[in-house]
Amino acid sequence: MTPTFKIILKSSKTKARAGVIKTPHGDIETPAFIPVGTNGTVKSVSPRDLKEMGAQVVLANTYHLHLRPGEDLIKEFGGLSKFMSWGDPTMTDSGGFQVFSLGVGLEHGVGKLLREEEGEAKPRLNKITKEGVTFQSHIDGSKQYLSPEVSIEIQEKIGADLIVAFDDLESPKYNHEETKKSLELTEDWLIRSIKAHKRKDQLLYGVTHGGSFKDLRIKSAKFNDKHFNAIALGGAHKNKQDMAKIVEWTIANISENKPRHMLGIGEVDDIFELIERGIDTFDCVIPTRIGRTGFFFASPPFGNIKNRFRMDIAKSKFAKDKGPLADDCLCYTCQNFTRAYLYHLFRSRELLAYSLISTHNVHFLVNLTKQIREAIIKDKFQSLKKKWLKKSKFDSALLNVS
RNA sequence: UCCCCUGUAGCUCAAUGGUAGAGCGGUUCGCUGUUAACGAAAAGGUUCGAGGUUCGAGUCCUCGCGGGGGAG
Repeated sequence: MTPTFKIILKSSKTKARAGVIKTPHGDIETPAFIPVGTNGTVKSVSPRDLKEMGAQVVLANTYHLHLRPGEDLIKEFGGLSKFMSWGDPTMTDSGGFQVFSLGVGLEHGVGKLLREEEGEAKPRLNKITKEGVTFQSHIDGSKQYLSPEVSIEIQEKIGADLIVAFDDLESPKYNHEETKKSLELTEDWLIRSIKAHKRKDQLLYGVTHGGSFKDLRIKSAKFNDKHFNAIALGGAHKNKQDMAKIVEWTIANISENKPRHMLGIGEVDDIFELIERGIDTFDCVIPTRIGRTGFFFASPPFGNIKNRFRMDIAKSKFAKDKGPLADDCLCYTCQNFTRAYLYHLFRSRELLAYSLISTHNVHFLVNLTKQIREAIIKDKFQSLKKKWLKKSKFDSALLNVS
C-alpha cells in the first residue's frame, strides 16, 4: 500500500490539526512525537518500552545504518522494522543532516540552531560537490559516498515507511547568497531523489530550506509543494522566534492535505508553538540525549518555560528525594523508581540510569503530543498550551523529602 | 630500641633546587533530522610542623609528628 495522510479534525482558532498517517506497518495518529533511533535503536530504550509508552514510529538514520551494519543486511532480515524487532512504522532520515553535522557544522563549530557560544571549529569530515558528498567515515575513517540516488537506494533497502529526500543543510551563519546557493543544490538533489525513488509503499518527504530568509523559505516551500506529497521542514535557523516565523512562511505556501514533519525539533515549547502553526510530526534526539546527560523532563508547575521543562537528576538536592521524576507521570520509570535511586544510579554511572531516564523522557514527549492531539479533537488546544507555557511561580522542583 | 621508605587539592598521584600540576570526585553551565553513557567552565593548596643551608626549598640538612615496612 501507498502511505496516506488524512486530517481528522482541525483546530478552530489555530492551524493545529489532528490526523492519521496510514502506512504498511500501521497507523500514526498525529500530532506525534517520533523518537530518534539513529542506529536502529532508540538509545537505551527497548522496543517493548516504546510500545508500552505509546510511541508509534521510530526514526533511524541512513548514513549510520549504511556504515553499519549495511542496508543489504537489513534488507536480508526483512527490513528495519523487523530487524529491530519493532514491527510498527519506521522512518529514515536521508543522511542529509550528516552532510551538515560532519561538514560545515564541524567547520563552523555550530548546530543548525545558532547558540550563544559557538563550539570549537574542527576540520570537516566530508566534501560536497554538485554530484554528491564524499564522507570520511566517523567510525573507521574509510571513504564513503552519498548522493540523492545512493541515499534513496539505501533507504529503499532499509525499507522504512516514511523516508526523506537527500538535502544539503545550510549553516545558520550563511548569508543570503550562501544560503541561496545551498538551497539550489538541495532543490537539484530533491528532484534527483524523486527520480531515484521506486518503492510506492514508502512515503517520500521533501525537505524545505532557506535558512532564516523569508524569500528563500517561501521559494523552497512552493518548490516542495509542487513536487512532494509529504513535506519535512528542515534547514537552519537562528533562534526559536526565527523558527516559528519560518514555519509560518512555509505552512502558508504548502497544501493543507500533506503531512508536515518538523525535522529535529522537539523541546516542549517548540512542540506547542509549531503544532499551533500546523506541524504534524516531530523527531528529536532531545529526550534520549539529555536523558543520558542526566536531565529529565518535568511537567507544570515544576517544569516551566524558565527551566525549559528539564531538571538535572545529578543535583545533590535529589539524593534523598522519595518522589518519582514527575508526580503525574505514568511511565515505567515514574511508576517504579524514586529520584533518590535514579540519582544514585546516575552518579554511579550505572547503565540502568540512562535507560530509565531516557524511557521517562521519551514517554514524556510521546505523551505530550498525544495529549495535544486529544485537546485538538476537543478543540481545547489553546487552553492546554496556556496551561503549559504560562510563567510559573515555581522555578525549581518541589522536593519529596520526608 | 634501631634501620629503611613515606607525607603535595576531597581521593590517587606528578613536579633537574627556578611561576605547584594532572586524573578522578565535588560545583556550575550546556546539549533540538546523535561523530554524543557527552562536552565546557570555574573552584579547590600555609606542599605535615618547627628550624636551617641557598639569590631561590615541595625538592637539600636537623629535630619533631603521622603512616608503611624491616630488624631485634
